[in-house]
Order: sequence, then structure tokens, then C-alpha cells
Amino acid sequence: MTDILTELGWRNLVAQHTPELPEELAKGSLTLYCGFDPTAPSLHMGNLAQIITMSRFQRLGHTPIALVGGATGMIGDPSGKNAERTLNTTETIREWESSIKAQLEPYFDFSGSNACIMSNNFIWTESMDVLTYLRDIGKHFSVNRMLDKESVSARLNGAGISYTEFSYQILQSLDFLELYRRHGCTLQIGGSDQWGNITAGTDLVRRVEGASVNGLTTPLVTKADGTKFGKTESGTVWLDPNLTSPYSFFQFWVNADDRDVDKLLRTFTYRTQDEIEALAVATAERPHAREAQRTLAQDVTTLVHGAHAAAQAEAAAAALFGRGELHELDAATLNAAMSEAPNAEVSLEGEPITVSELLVKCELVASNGAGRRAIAEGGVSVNNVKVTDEGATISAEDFLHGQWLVLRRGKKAFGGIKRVN
RNA sequence: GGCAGAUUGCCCGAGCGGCCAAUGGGAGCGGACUGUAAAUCCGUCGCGAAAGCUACAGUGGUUCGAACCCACUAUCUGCCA
Repeated sequence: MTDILTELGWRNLVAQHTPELPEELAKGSLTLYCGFDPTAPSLHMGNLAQIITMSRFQRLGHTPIALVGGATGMIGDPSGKNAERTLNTTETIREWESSIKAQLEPYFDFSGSNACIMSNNFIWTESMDVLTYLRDIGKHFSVNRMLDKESVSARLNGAGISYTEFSYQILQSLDFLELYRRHGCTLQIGGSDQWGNITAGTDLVRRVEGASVNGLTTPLVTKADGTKFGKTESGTVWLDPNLTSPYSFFQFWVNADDRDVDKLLRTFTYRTQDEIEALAVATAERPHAREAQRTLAQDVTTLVHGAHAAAQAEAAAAALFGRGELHELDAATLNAAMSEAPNAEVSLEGEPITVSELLVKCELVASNGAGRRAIAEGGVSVNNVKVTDEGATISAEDFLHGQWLVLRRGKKAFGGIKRVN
């Protein structure tokens, strides 16, 4: 069986690890954890990278603990933030907590000898009193060392930091200690921005329990063009299908830059080294075929949204971007494809409706004026036929199979208009 | 606490009584070129079909007329305590 460090190594997924980690791993399977704070209603791409990393450990026999940060999420991690965060209300956090817990579950195996454990740091912090916190935990932290952490020092030289956020590293360290005591957890993983918090935890466990525990971080996923990974023009790419549709999710991966696709395959898929190297060759030799991007999109969409949704998203993309005539699509395929794309319903009664109004309806443009402009620029087509008249209207005959109108803006943005009468 | 300065459209940043919906850059969007890529070039970029409307931190004022002048409020930044 491959060992995990070799596996993570060829995938370029190791940024840093504690020196004793290889030795510890050589002894056999261990229990590890990664925390997910409820700072939003859904997890996103950055979290997915950690989830997958953890599941790679589980596949190789280690026991993962998925920790929901019900407590830490109430404090706010200063790492990577240049200003104090606004605290969310307790009710909001409790809500996000449960949706994130549900979101994490499908990625892990909850049976067998190394079944995944779900936990929540709220369990051990909720009833802890201030004096216990200060005497039993706080006593082990040197403020001098806390100030040295990058996440804190950056803020001291900038916008400042509240005592609340300053304490974040203590709470996260407490998690490691509790998980060590409760489940024998000896490894924490996270993104490279978590290194400071992780080592704070290994220090605490050493001081309190005299035990040697480890940390490992993965490199932050970056993009070749310097923009932030996991974002599109319309914002964060979420794992929740209600926030980011499976179609958009699929498109996000299909559109990956050639320069990034190899790294993304290594990070986000379970493909073997041979497969990924073959895809890199394919990209170099036949870039227009986009085999690597297609594989990536297919794999990750299947992982997150299931095989059915992935197939639908791909079929929709094939229908919309394909060379084939839209008129030749059968009703079922068309219906499936259109349901995936942003769509709106329209009634043909009353005033004839203009194409630019329809563009607004399915949110392809921000305003009527922008719609007319887009048409004037030659960037709009209905059923793959370019619209030339700014004031163009549509009629019953335009609807494919009597029910769908395929709106396209530019090359990549599609929208469906469904006739309801 | 005192003194000085700042606050402009998604972001940065000009404008400093009429010619300002506001120069420039970035992002975004469209087109050409392509491979649902990158780079490049061109165009576009408050709302409205238009008349016009809403905007230059907020509120009030001066003026025929204000993003620009005045007062107060809020926030931020320096300098002095």
C-alpha cells in the first residue's frame, strides 16, 4: 500500500509538516483531524481541497475526524484577514453549522475500523468557565509566542486585532488537545495559512500531555493568472447546489486555464499519477481537445454532486456548446439542458416581449440598456441565431418544441426561457 | 482631548462653482483571433427607447446654478498632548 506522504508528495500537496511526522506515519495508521468553521452557509472550493486530502488519508487506512468549528466560528480566525471580522449571530452560526456538517458527511466512510468521526468543538467549549480556561489552558501560552504568529503580527502592524480574534489560536489548540484526549488524534491538517494555528496546537498537547503530535499543511491553491482560485465573476463557487448550480460548477472546472489544470487534477481528483501525466501530455499535444479540463470537470462534479448531476451538466454543456443544430435536439435533452442553465418563464400574452427584456429576466445582463447594448455589439443570439435588431421581439414559432427558447450572450453565457402558456 | 487633512462610480484615482454622469487606469462585459484557454487589438462600461431621472459619505445652507463654497454629523488618516 502506498504511504500517504508519497501519495501527497507526487500530488504536490505538502507545504509543511512537523519533522516527526514521517516517523509517526511509519509506525502505522493514525487519527487526524481538520476543522471547518461555519463562516458561511456552505463550504467552498478551498474547503473541498482539505476534505479530499483528509479522505486520501482515510483511503490509506487512517482515521479522519471532521471537526465542525461551532466554537471557533464564533470567534473568527485572523489568519489571512487584514481586518477584524464582524461577528455573526449565534443563531446564524448554529444554522450554518448544521448545514456544513451535512455537507461534510458524504465525503467520508463511516463504517469499518477507521470510520470517520464527526465532531464539533462547541462540545468542549460551551460549558468551560473562564477560570478553567485561564488557569488550565491560558497558562500554557506565552503571549510573546502568540504575537510572533504571522496572523497576529500582520494585524498588529496594520488594522489592529481584538482580544477575541487574538484568542483564536488558543481555541484551536484546545481542539487538538481535546481530540487527542478523546480520540487519540495525533495529526492536524489544514491549508498553509493554518500552520501557525496548528503548531500552537502541537505545542499545547506536548506541554499538557507530554505527547508528540504532528501537523501537515497543503499549499494554498493559486491560479496562474494571479486571480483568486475558487471565484468566478459571480462570486465564490460553493459546494451547495442551491448556491452554485451543478451546471455552473461543471463550467467552472471546464474553463480551467491550461496552466492550472494539471495542478487541479492532482489536488481535486483521485486519478493516478499515470492518468494525470497522460492528461498533461494530451493538453500539450491537443490543447483544443481540452481532455484534461473535461476529465477534471467530470470527476469533481461527480464527487460533489453525484454521477447523475454531472452527466446532466455535461449533456447540457454538450448541447449548448456543441456543433449540432439546436433544432435537432430532442425535447428531453433540451429540457434537461435548459433546466441546468439559468432560466426564466415567460407568458406570450399581452405586449410582445423583446429579446433584451428576456436577457434581463434570466440574469444574463443587468439592465435593459445593457441588453440592447449587448445586441448592438453582436453578442446575443436566440437559438444560436445572432440577433441584429436591438428591439427584436420573439414569437411563438421561436420556441423549440414549443416550449424553450435558448438565449446566448457572448460565447459562454446561456439562459433558457420557458413558455408557460 | 487639541490641530491638520481626507471621504468621488465595482476598485484605484483625477476633478475643486456652469462646458461633469464626471479625465485616466484596473476589473467586468462584447467583438476580432481562438480551443468554452492565454496573450493581443478594438469597442463598451449609472438607470431610462427617449424626454429625463438618480449619483460624487450623510444632513442642512449659500448661489440663477455645487462633486466643487459654508455649517453640522459620521468614518478614516496624520501631527501634538
